[in-house]
Amino acid sequence: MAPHILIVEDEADLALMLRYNLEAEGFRVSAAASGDEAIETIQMGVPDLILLDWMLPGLSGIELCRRWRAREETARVPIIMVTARGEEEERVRGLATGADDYVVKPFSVPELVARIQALLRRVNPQLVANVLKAGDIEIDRTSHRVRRGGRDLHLGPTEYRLLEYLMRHPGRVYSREQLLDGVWGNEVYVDERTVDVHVGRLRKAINRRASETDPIRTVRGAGYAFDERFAAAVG
Amino acid sequence: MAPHILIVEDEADLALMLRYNLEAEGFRVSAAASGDEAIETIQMGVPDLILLDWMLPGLSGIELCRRWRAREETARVPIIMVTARGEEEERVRGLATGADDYVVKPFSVPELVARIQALLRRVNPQLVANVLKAGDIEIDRTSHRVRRGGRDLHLGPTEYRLLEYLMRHPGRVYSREQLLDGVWGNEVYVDERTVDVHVGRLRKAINRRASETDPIRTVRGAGYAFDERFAAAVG
DNA sequence: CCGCGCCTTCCATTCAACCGGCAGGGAAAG
DNA sequence: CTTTCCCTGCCGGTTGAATGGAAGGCGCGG
Repeated sequence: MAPHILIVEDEADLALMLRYNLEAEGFRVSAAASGDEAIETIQMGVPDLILLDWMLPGLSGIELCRRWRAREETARVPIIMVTARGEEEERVRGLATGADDYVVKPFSVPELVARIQALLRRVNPQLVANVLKAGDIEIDRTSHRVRRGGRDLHLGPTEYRLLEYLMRHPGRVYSREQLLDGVWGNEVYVDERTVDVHVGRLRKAINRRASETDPIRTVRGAGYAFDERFAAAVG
Repeated sequence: MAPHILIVEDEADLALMLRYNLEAEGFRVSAAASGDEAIETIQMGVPDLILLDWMLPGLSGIELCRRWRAREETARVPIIMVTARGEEEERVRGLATGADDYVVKPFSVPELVARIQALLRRVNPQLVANVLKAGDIEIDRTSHRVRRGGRDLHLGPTEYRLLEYLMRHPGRVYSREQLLDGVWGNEVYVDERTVDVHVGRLRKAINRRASETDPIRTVRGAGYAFDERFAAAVG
């Protein structure tokens, strides 16, 4: 399951922008426009991380932070505070109160994402693991190694990236165009059929043994997906 | 079927940029360069959302907005107005006239997309939902899977799109012509009877078991609809 | 009862995905 | 510097599924 992020932000524009970008990064996102709303939202389910605006109407960010830290359920949820430039002193008080990190508006989205990943990794490495796993297939992203049933598989660079890309969102169907954008890069000019060829090669490399099921699903007229039921089927 | 957006914009460059970006986001896009053209376009099919430039040659955005709001068919279509900086007073009048949201040029595409998603969700959550559900029938759009009572159904691409299209607006009756436009695409030229055949195939694929009720309602002389009472009847 | 409109079945055609092979390019090895 | 190997992208052909059309039968509504 994708990590769940709660955004506490009263500026609707900013909140919307954040939601959109974080969802594009694969996070699940909830949003609250005030402290009271945030508390209410958290009662419905504790998120994996909280993005907290410091300047809130009503309950302040500091107060929220303190309350969450005091409760058993939420004490370990990482909090990133969002401050406007010039609230530097707030930052000190914030870190003292228990926030784990901070960003200053305006911030870049990639930077924010990087901080989020880092915090999530610190608290729960599983959430942003460097090892993708599904059934008996395992990708180690740091060493660029792929194994199936213990055996090492030999993949070309493109096949590797393709597999990684597909495994990032098991079940999700990608069109050839999306795959070209995501795996090859948006500036390259390559024929869409080439995707077929590489999927074919990837399959040949992965399903070397007769007993092994093909984890890649072809969706006629739509594209390809890594079968989300593969893990359960092979398990 | 993907939500349909109408762009009313006289600056050709901007219109093209919008079309390109929105299509990349998976929307279907029509464009009109003037108010008259927009009215004409809408007669061919009501979009799910309208992006309306405020400064138009001929009929003004305000006037268009007013007319659409007055007509039954278009009264509920969300409208986002596009204003240039410095037309702030226009914005007030626009919201008063019935626009649902506005963006100020220059705007970021992700921001615009986020607003579009939000509006579509407000009007009809089905439009941007990941899973369409009615009774025991379920379509997962990201994984392109269709299930009934837990079992997977095998649909061809056309039947899939047809079912999705019908389920978007349960109860609404579509003529064969509308279905050809919406499911096949407006540029294709196919016999109307062919729709019958595909509805037949869809039915066969969906109602495989004897106990299963047919959710597709034939309206003699008018077309087809996904029965809005189906969900309640099946439970 | 009549006639129009819908449903079904069948068939030819088209189309999308897969396969094997090939040539260019680049990196690594000699 | 040359040779070799591997990766890559593309092409043509094959196969099986999906599609579009036609025809006949049936049922509904008048």
